[in-house]
Amino acid sequence: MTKPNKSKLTCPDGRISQPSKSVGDREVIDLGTYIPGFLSSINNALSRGASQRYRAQFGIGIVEWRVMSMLAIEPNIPAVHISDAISTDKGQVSRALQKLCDAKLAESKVVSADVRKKNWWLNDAGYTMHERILKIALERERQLITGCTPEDIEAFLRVARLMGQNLSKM
Amino acid sequence: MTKPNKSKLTCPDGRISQPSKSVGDREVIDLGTYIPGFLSSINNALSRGASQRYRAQFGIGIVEWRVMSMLAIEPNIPAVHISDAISTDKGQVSRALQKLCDAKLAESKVVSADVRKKNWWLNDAGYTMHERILKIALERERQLITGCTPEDIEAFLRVARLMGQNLSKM
DNA sequence: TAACACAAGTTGCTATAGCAACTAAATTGA
DNA sequence: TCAATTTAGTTGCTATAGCAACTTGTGTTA
Repeated sequence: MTKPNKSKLTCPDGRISQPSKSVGDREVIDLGTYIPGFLSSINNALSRGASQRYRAQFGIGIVEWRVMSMLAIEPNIPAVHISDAISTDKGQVSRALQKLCDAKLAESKVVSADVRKKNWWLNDAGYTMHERILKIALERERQLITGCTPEDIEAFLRVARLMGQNLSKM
Repeated sequence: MTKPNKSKLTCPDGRISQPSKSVGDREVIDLGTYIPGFLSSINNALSRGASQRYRAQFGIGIVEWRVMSMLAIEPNIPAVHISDAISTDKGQVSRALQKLCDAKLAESKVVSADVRKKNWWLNDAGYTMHERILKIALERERQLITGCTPEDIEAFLRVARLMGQNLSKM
């Protein structure tokens, strides 16, 4: 550590595992405790595996899956709500909805005099695929957390929720 | 929940917060407890913010920063070690090293009769930039976990490490 | 009513992530 | 010895992520 007089339990920011260490007299990242590094490698490995599997088995990518999962959570919603709910760019949502529509998995209808405003939902084929991918997605999540205690998972979720709030202020 | 007879404390996989819920008689993702969704949105927001900031302030992207941080952790290493250590594709590392070299931040030298084998390190300009970005990176990490208890952070790290191991088996 | 701001959605462009094919050099082994 | 395999690194291509400009329609207001 660069900062002096820092005991494991009384470091100024309250953390126990510090995200940096020393190499010679230089402060450097400690890859074993630096959270952004973990988040990146875990998320990338997870997304990559899911995307490959869904694409090979169902012909849609992970973006389309996320949009599809939101259409199942809240049927008959406009694109902008999907974008907000799954934290995805509205451009990506627009392209994904078009693909789902082309693949005859989702449908939409103009819901007001304003022809831009359309609500979207899954048709029967869409729900069938949703059910199949959901099984895989939940099984993958179960494998991901295998070996963790329920208490640690709860703590993980608390931290994740707080991170989401903190990020919206950064 | 679709599966019946599942109490909050005795669900078969040991989890307390379940990653799915019901809409009508269909099982759907519960965005409030589904971990891959959290990982994706948190990591994307974090990486995006870091990348924009480093690019605007220092002229390098997040890939070059990750490579640079590894060169500070372990100076005088070949590209393949960087790729392994930071879980990044060797192609990306190759391109990032070329950029750092072009920007006069890193240097390399052939270390054996095999001219392919080169070791890389940061020069003075590289270390100066590393020090400046590291300050920002650590401050961003501190902001990210503001409000979390040290115990929850430790639990988060335990879960993250286990996830890394589990992913290597998926 | 004309000018302006706003909102939904589309499209183009760049950055990040990563697979696969490739070059070139070293190693293995029949 | 020389073909096959392995290793380090480069390059091309696609998928994901997201910003920004744009279109189109709505609402607001000077």
